[in-house]
Amino acid sequence: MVRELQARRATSLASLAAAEIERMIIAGELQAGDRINESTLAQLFGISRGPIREACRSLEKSSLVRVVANRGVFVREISVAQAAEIYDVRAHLFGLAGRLAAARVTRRDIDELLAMVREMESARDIDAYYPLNVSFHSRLVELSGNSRLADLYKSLSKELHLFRRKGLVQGESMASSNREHSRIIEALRDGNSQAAEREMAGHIEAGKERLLRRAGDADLERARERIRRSREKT
Amino acid sequence: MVRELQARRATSLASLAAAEIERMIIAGELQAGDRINESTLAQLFGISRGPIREACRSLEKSSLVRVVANRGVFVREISVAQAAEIYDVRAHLFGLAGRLAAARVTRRDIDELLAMVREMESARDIDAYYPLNVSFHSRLVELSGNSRLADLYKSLSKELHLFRRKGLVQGESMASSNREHSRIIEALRDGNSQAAEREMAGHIEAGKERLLRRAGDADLERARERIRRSREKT
DNA sequence: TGATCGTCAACTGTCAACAGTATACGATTT
DNA sequence: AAATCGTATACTGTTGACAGTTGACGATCA
Repeated sequence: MVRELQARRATSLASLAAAEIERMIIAGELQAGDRINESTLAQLFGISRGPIREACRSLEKSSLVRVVANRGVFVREISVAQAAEIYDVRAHLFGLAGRLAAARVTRRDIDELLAMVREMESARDIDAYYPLNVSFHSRLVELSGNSRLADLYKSLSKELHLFRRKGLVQGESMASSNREHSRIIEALRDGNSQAAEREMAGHIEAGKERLLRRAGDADLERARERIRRSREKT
Repeated sequence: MVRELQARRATSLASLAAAEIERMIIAGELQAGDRINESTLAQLFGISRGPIREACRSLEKSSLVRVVANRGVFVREISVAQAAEIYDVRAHLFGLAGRLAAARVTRRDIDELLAMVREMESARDIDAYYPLNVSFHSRLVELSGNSRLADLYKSLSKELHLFRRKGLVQGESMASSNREHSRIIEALRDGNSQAAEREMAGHIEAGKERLLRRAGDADLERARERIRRSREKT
């Protein structure tokens, strides 16, 4: 009893399950295209299927999984074209956040952002860099003062995490990214809405370009592979 | 049996329930702040609570309801400030749609849009006008070619429907709205991305301004009412 | 009379069993 | 041997029952 009071669930089983499934997807334990078996997961978590179902439907709304009637839920597969669409929307929203934030930021906010960038600059590998980068972006959109905007931006970003596992998103050159971050902070500090909007939208668009370049390279690589194999046949 | 095959559910009970609950909210049969009783609704629809729960969780993701743990789900109450936030995001997204659409529209698309505007111009009352207007906006965002963008825009618009019932959104002057529509089509026809973005974002921002003016008037009215009453007391 | 505490009813959260459906596999036919 | 059909199976969709929580009401006490 005391145990239960202490270990009291702050949240429902459904939300815990949703969080865990989301983690499994982001971490790659569940791969794109995989089917999620309700009963199996229920057994694994030691709960019944109800909360698992609820969790999956919730993840569907954030586009992490696809639900097919009478067939089950599948970890979403996301094409380069779809990712590009998301990038466009995300870039535009990030731009709006910049425009709004430029008119609102305080000296204290700027100092905080600068500290975050310094920390990022000292990050040696991508694994240390990435979470810092996510926090930095979150902070930026929150500074817009528009919570709906911030939520949407974060949701789109999370969706793109699905792509990280393809190795297409990660490894973006940290140096150029950091330069862009500094320019963003400058624009915000100056209260220059136009510049902030341009810099922030451009920052995400640069990410999109990196993705497309890599995807193109990957296509090229696959094409080369096909040619190589067809030659081996003859 | 034959009956069942004929009346075969194209969709799950949950999605049917979600659609019906959404309709009830938009129609005002469920008012903002109302609690949605799962058992009552289940009985009303003649199904069990499971699908109702699923439906409510789904509506939560589109922000039509708020779920409070162990208390139930409530039809969302939306403040003027929140509505203004949504308008800002929506306006910006509509602008992006315009920019993208300007580079893609065909002659046929333009003709279709023109026909829609003509139909709107001939609409006499707001009840005939409103659904046409919704379709027109949908068509516009779809012409962007970015399905994610279109979905987000529609979702935000639906959220603002919650506000219609307050009488703050409806009754926007149809004439000026139609003038703006025509300017949008012109920009698209000319393939002028900049103008299309500006006109389309501006169109929604005008809607926001109308809302704020009305909300201000309503505030003023309430203030006057308070003064009147306090005078009666003395 | 007012405040506090315990009880209660109504509801949500969870579960396990049942019903229905889509796929896979093997039997049957040509 | 190939194609088709039927059957089996493993899953999802749905249900009704149970457990746990919350807010309200009334009893108790200062």
